[in-house]
Amino acid sequence: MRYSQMFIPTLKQSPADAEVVSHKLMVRSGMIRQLAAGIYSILPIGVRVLRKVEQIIREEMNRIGGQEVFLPSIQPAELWQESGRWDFYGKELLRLKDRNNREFCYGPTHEEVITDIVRKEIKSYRQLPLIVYQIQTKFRDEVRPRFGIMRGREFMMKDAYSFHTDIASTEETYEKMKQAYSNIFKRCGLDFKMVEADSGSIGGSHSHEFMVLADSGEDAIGFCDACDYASNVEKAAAKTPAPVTPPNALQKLKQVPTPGHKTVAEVAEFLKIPSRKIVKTLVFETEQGLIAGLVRGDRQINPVKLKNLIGCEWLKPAPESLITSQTGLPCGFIGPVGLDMKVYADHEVAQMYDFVTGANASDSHFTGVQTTRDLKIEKFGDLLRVAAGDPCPQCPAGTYKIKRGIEVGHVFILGTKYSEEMKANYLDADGKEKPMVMGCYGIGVGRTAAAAIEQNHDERGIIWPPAIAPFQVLVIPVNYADEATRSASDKTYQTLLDMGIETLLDDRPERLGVKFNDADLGGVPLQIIIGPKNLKEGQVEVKSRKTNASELHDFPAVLEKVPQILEGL
RNA sequence: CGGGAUGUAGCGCAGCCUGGUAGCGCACCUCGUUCGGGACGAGGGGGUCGGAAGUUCAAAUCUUCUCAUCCCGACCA
Repeated sequence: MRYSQMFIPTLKQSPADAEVVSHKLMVRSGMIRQLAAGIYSILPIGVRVLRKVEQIIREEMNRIGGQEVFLPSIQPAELWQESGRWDFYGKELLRLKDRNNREFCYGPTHEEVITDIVRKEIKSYRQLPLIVYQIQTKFRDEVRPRFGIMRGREFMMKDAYSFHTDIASTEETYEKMKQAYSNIFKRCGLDFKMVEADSGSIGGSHSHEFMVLADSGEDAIGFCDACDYASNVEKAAAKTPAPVTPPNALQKLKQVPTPGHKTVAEVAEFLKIPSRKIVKTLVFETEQGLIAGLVRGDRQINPVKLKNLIGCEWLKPAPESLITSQTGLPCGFIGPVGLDMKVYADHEVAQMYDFVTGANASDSHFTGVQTTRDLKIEKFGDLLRVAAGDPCPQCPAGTYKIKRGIEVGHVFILGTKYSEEMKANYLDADGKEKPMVMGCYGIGVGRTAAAAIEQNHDERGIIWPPAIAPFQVLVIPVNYADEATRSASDKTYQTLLDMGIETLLDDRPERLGVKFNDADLGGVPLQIIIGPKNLKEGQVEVKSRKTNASELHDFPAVLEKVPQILEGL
């Protein structure tokens, strides 16, 4: 393409509302423009990049037997009512009505639609397994869209769905998917980690996320510094604590005054004890009513683990007003001794003795509390939010490191959750009807591009990994009005195009500085700078955007070497 | 949904406190000079100041309501 004919509205200044680099650079380099909160128009350069990512995804999906489909974005409510998600999905689901007042939603994901097709068309075990995928825009009415295209409400996503006769076959595909995902993100030039993940509200037995490491990431991931264990912090397992033998003479339960001292830190200081001798009681609201979770005083509770331990639908920290109105207990002094609600405790609590808890009375705590003697625990489990330095659950010597990551991909084994709800059954070899076993596998296309920028940029702009760059080569004539420069530039442009290399020719009558700055902002990996001075010596300048290293090469001989140079980037 | 902030030209902002009918930088157009890392000079176009109502002789400025956007939190395949 000729730059003068392309629509690339670049900006010198970042828009005031852009927070993260990828957002700023995408706007500045003319890839995207915002239309409404979390809704973006994708301009030509942006489209080129997204298509690159999509194409890589397609190739890897096809390679493992995936077949592309294109599904409706507007979906009837009945389908969602059938799966039970019409009510469960909440306000994030954008609902609409047609002229006949029938209810629809704009699809935030397509499990229902694809399951509907498959249940109608697939009847026999002979037709399974089946892997289909789609790359389309979806819409989730996020409470708080942010970071540009990284967390938009409307977003481009690849979703794959697989259908199987049994779990073994599903797991086989799951493994292939993990491999395909690794290939995809590797090809996109990303530094990523595959981590264990909580399957969240989509349900299912197990799940992995693909995380691009970046400080701007919204998720925390924990990984071992010695072995290959890596997990979203939501899920990251704590090492089971070693059994502790308590002394023979245990303290007696005793109520002590702790006026005005509510937090663990305050109580620890006031009673002159370490915070690890305190048990924290946290009250949560669930659909089953209020429940309490216990962890050691110096620990943080992980609500996701608590939710999974209880097996409830949802769970959130109970507001103080609710606790007081329902139980009459003073916040800050709540403790598990004689507490009138279900109490769940972390494994570590089981190993504690002579500890301190709230006394369920204003301005006082209990000391000398013993788990087995004084507490009635519904269930013990791992409830910890792991922290850097905690021991690895998988290997003997390693410890946790914590980093932030951008979730670009997520794979799930769904099991029969949807197939049972929606009666997606098949007949097995014995003629018996069985529910299909399913998996689903998502990649955020726009987010992948954004993540690539988060990882590949400098103060001047984007540095595209060649595989997803909008163009491979940018030809920059120093002065396009100069006859010799012009013909050499045109020749370069045409020759590279003929070689099948995506090339952009900056034929604008701009000053060189302007072109250089736009070039660095836009991040095309290879720049070929052609000007009268070097041309007189029969040379042109070839410069890498990434390393900023530039070399003079003989012209036109260098053109043949361009593919090779690109390889080496 | 709670807390905070901001809406003035395409972008970034000043003006608002103390009412008098809108300004700066960049971008854009014209001419000239310049031309290997965001040039300079001269001239020019573009805004019913987010919207509505109110106060006032007079509102970008004061009051009320409303809408939008952003940030923090809660939430989130």
